[in-house]
Amino acid sequence: MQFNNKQPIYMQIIEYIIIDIINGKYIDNNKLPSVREIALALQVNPNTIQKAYTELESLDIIYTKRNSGSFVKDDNNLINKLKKELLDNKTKEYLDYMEKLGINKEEIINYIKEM
Amino acid sequence: MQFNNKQPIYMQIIEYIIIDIINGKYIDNNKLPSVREIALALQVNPNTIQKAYTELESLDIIYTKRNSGSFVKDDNNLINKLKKELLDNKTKEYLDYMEKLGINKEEIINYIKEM
Amino acid sequence: MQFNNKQPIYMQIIEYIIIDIINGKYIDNNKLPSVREIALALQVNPNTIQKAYTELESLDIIYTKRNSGSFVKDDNNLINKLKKELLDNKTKEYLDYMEKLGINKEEIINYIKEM
Amino acid sequence: MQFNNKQPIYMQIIEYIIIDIINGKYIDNNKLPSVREIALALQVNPNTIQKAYTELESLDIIYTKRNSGSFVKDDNNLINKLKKELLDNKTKEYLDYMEKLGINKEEIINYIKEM
DNA sequence: GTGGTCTAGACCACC
DNA sequence: GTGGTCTAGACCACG
Repeated sequence: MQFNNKQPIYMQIIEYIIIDIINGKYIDNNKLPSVREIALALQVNPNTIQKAYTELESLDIIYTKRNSGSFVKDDNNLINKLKKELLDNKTKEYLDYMEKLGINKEEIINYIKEM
Repeated sequence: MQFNNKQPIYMQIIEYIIIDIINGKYIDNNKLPSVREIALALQVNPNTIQKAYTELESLDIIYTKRNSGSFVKDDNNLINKLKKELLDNKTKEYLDYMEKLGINKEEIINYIKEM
Repeated sequence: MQFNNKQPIYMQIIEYIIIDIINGKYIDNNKLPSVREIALALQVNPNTIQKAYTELESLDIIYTKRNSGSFVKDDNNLINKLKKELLDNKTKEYLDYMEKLGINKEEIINYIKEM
Repeated sequence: MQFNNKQPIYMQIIEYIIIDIINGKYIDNNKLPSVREIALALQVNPNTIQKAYTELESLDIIYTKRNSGSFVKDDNNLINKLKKELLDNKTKEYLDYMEKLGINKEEIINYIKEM
């Protein structure tokens, strides 16, 4: 995985994990890789992963069972909720920006179609 | 103006000025406010504004005349160029993200239409 | 039973058992459930229950007869002692905290009455 | 300041700061000591303070101005809100525990009066 | 082996 | 000088 410098690594990892969750990567038993495992895989310090996990826990997306690992919340709608939330936020953000540029919805749609 | 903590203030100011340029705010004589003026208005350290101006200069968007202030470049296509560039970048970024979420172009367009 | 993450599970189990003792749950023949039994009931690793029992033993609250199980100590005053101890500790802790908040005894009493 | 081993240091620092806020210690300009300053004063690693500050920020009690320090939220009722919240929580927790011990409100009030 | 905490020390952008 | 991030490495309780 490549990290950019514009965002802290732990933030990029958070996004990365959320997208994995949405794409059903941990759907088996909901278990996420251990802190150390993922740290090794991504070649970052375990503390950085820890921070990402802690953040994901406070976002109510995963939970941690003491000494047995971290798990995706067992909420059937979680994936849909996350997806909807991201879709909403990112689209809103995008449209707001376009509005500031004085570009209206029709123009945007045409532009997207052409891409 | 509200600044968020996730991006350096000077970057946020650059965006803010570019948008003002696109929206024709400085179209009269192309003159931008002085560093002090804008620093006072935005309640920001003058150094921060200075940095934004310097950056804008190196982006070839404004230029500075000694003892008389800073001006938007007198380039007829500048506004269009800037607009196109932002439109391109933001749209690409947005579509890339949607793709990662597994949302295709059709769905996006429908979603935008409905908003 | 729900466990929180802020305290070791075995500590939570100790409290849980002590409260059961105080409430006379094991008053018949003083016999506690077997380690396996309780482990199954609480969905916890037997080692964890074992640790709780060991701790309770060293607190002189229960004792273990080889090959026949664990029993609450046959001390008439035990329940009262335990109750008194918990009452004292918890109350002291509570009042100390309130003092730090600048809330005096009168205010506390009024507040409790109103609840 | 003395730390106990039953709770992480950063948690104890959080409590400590909240109590200081309630007691009006930072009432002048709302400014908290810098991370390094407090780390030196309490003889702990700056990262530990950082963690406490980050947590307090996500609890919406303080906010951070980039490169100029951390401040108590400028909310007139904050102190009262915090005080009320702690009073409520701690009292509820205390009474719940007493109930589990089979001690009723009257008994508690008498006990508190006598202390 | 697991997560949680802490230290020490470093570097950075920012103001 | 400020907060923010990251690394490296360590120790711990827990299960």
